Amino acid sequence: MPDRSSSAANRSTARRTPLSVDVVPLTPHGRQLTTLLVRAADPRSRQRWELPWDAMRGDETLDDAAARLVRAALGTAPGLLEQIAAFGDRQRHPADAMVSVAYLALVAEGTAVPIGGDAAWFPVDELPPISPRQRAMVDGAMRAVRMRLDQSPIAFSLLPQTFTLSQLQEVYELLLGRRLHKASFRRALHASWLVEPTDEWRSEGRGRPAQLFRYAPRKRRGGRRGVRFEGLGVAAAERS
Amino acid sequence: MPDRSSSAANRSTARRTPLSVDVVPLTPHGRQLTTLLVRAADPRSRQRWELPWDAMRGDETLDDAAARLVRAALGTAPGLLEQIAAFGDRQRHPADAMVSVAYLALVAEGTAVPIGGDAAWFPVDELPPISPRQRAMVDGAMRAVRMRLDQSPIAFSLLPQTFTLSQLQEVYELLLGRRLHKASFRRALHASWLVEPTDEWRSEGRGRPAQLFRYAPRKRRGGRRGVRFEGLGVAAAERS
DNA sequence: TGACATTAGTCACAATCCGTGACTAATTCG
DNA sequence: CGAATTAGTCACGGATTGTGACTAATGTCA
Repeated sequence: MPDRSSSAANRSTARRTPLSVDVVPLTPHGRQLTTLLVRAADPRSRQRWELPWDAMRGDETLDDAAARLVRAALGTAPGLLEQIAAFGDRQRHPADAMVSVAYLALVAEGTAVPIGGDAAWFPVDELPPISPRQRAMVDGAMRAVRMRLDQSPIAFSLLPQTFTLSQLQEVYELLLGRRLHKASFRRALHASWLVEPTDEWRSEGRGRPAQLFRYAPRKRRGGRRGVRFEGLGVAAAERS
Repeated sequence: MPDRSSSAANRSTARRTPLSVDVVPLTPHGRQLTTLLVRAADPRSRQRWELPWDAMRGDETLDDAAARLVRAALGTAPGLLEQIAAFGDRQRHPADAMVSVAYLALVAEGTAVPIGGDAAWFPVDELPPISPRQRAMVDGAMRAVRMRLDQSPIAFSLLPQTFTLSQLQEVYELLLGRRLHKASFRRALHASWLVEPTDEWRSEGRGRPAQLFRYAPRKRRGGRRGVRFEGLGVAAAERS
């Protein structure tokens, strides 16, 4: 979020920021995906929640600004920081910016603890009222996460260095919004050479201890497959 | 491209545009994908090529500005117009814009004919020198096209209303950069309910005439499949 | 006119992939 | 100890898919 010195001052002098950079931090929290909201820096609306945002400074790049915002809000570097899109419609935004560039920041569960009561994690489907443009950013972030799930090692950015396969499966189920079959999941995972076992085991309360794995992608051989048209077209009614 | 009245004037008065909107128009041209470049509007560098771009005007949205640019450059509406990303590093850009928002415009082959010698289609892998940021936009457009190929009906935007299945397959081969097997391609296509046959046939010179199809996605039923890890990880050396 | 080249379109087989239920293994709790 | 709980594996059958060979319809050219 904008720290007190710069952009908040700009706003209070009624200068409209032409361009803002906004971050959507995401982390799993139990069985829900949550995003970080902070109290508005503007003293006139301190009871409102908003995504961390600020104007660009000096000769910063967009990526620089996004990284700075995450550092300021979380105190730590994210597992993955990626641009989502630029939002340039007329929806309201805390900065009244003409254009806002949104970033997605993925953080492992439990790594980042917001300091004090000025920030809190909210489940993405139970957000308090925020500005329409930032609301669209959260939706866009969710869409981006789902679309890139099989192109980018997103799931591993939401987990600690080492994890159990059940944890990994839970993250996939969280992001996809549906249950997966254990045997299929593991068969596909082993075929992909994405993880390697460590020699540690974790006993998580009751039940058999689980082996810990780490993300370690290896070269995979195998011919390219044909075209998949499955993502196109109109999906029929989902069966429960 | 910026028409003479507005942005060129801005630039000649040495005002740095903070934000530009740039378009990457793509169309197949024979066996190659081509992009449209125009002569620089700036009278001091009229021999340079650039992607169509301009600053935002009045209370235009980003999408408005992109649509206006395409209309000005092609004289027609594109089959698909989609934002790629915002470019905000320090690479040089014709406008010296701090941030440039790039759009992808897909046009059916042969639809749009640039008027006069101020615009021309260039194969994307044989571009003349253009500014580094616009060069990155073209690369980004290609990546975006390939990534969204199975999420968005991109291939159909590059074809006329009706087309033969061989034409469709050629577009897929062009975008994927590899050959596909005819029987597999058609089997998958029929299973996806994306196209429907018309009662027209086209005889394209020699060989058996081909039936014409149109894009007409239908509701598809079928349970969701498991997770695919194939897009992740490091691909082994391609075999020729 | 009739072989041949060329492009469209289909078929069927084998190999692989994948959903699924049932199974074994290792631990905690009472 | 036995029930409950979680981890991990196996194997069957059906679905998917790579592939080569086939038929069909046209133009070309001797």
